[in-house]
Amino acid sequence: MSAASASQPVVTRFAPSPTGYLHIGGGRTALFNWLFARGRGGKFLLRIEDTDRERSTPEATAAILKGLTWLGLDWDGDVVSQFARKDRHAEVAHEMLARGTAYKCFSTAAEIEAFREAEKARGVSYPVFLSPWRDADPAAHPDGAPYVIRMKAPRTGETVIEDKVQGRVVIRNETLDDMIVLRSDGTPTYMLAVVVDDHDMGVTHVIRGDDHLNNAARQQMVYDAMGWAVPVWAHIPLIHGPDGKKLSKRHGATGIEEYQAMGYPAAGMRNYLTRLGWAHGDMEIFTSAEAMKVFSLEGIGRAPARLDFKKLESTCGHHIAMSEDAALLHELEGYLAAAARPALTALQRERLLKAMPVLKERAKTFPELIEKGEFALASRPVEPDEKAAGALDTVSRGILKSLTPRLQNASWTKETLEPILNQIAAENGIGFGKLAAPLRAALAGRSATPSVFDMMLVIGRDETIARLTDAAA
RNA sequence: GGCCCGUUCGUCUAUCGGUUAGGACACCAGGUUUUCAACCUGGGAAGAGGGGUUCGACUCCCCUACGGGCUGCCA
Repeated sequence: MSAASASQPVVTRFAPSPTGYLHIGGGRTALFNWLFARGRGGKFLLRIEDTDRERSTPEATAAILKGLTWLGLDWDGDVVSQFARKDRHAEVAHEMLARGTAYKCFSTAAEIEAFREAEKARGVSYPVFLSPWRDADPAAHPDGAPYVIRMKAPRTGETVIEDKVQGRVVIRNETLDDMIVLRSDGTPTYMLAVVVDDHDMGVTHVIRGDDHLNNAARQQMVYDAMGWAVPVWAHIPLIHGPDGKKLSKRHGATGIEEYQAMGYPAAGMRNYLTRLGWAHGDMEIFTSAEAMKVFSLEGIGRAPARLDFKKLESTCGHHIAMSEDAALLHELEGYLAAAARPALTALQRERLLKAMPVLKERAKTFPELIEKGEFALASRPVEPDEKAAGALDTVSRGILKSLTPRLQNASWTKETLEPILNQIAAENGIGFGKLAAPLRAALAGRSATPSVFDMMLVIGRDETIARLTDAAA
């Protein structure tokens, strides 16, 4: 029965409509499809549902591809345009006509609207339009009049969706009307196009938002009408905003690319999104490769999940710490571009890379990493921010001044530097913390920085002495 | 309105009839400390409500409440 017999390779797809950027919910749907297929040696396909010519734009398609690429979700083969396949859709509609599982309906939109109004006036709240043409003799068809092709859906009985996430869902057929599969202008509707495309593309598992759960019943009728194998259904819950309401603009970021611009690393984003609505025991922090090994449709929850930026940040912090220095620097540069911030100079890149081991342990996002890494980015004279300036009082400046000669000939390692600084602190009758504050201010112009030794090691002796001298002046 | 889906700590979730209902994020207290981050220890925190079924329900069934989705010649 099912298209996905055990031995058959898995084929999943992500099928967004190009009417805007890649939504965070769509990103997660794509991620689940990707994880499922990749974890099983299957294929992950991408199809753009652009049959709505009014609302589809090439810019949106580009934005979606860009979003997926940033998230690190690679697809197999070429991107399929649903619109480009319209002839095949029409062909199937006519085949349904030939098989007697569909019929030409000459009712006009105005007539249908009038019917609905009349029914509502009568108190019928859910008017199911029954076309008078369903069983009409073709001889009675008006000549040359425009018509749509409607599916001849079963009037009685029920359609059962065996959903991997939602379980067994039963829909009474009498609540479903004869949906239109081909519009009067000859273009296919979504309901027909998805089924034909999924079938032709060999999709074995349809993993999508649960806003499609009801649609699945109608689509299954098309599979049945064509005698095609029904794919495995998995309707995943939508993502909600922190307030539990449907995610919308007022919740802030809804587009994937905004997350890149906010400085979240893609690996952390993937981890967080994977755990949003899916779980495998106590597994919290993991790579995508690890997730693929254990990802299953059974692990997906049935309730909508809320976005929690605190947890997103925490997860991202782990991934930044786990990343390799060079890769992290590369991704950070991508963030800089996405956030329209100035690119790094060669010197900044060099120093940042050197500082990365200590920086990545204390940052959850790229902006935070940059803030902590200001000492590596800054050039002389270092401009202290308000807090740092406060640490550079007259007394402190004097101490910094007395420090520079002692640094002149010291070997540049933490082992030698540490006793020197401790000694200076002792000589001035202050704790090391009191000395570290002005040092941080002089070296980084900030009050929150990596260890003073780490900073000195990264920028080197000459730059250290120069910055101390600047600050002491 | 009708149909469909959902409901475990504030949040993400584990549990697949028998647990002191576990973990993570967040929060609070303490510790470590060179600021920040991290880290360590401890703490508070949950089965929407009501009926059943059962020796025993978070788990199975029904009702209610609340939330969401669908109800287009949109996808």
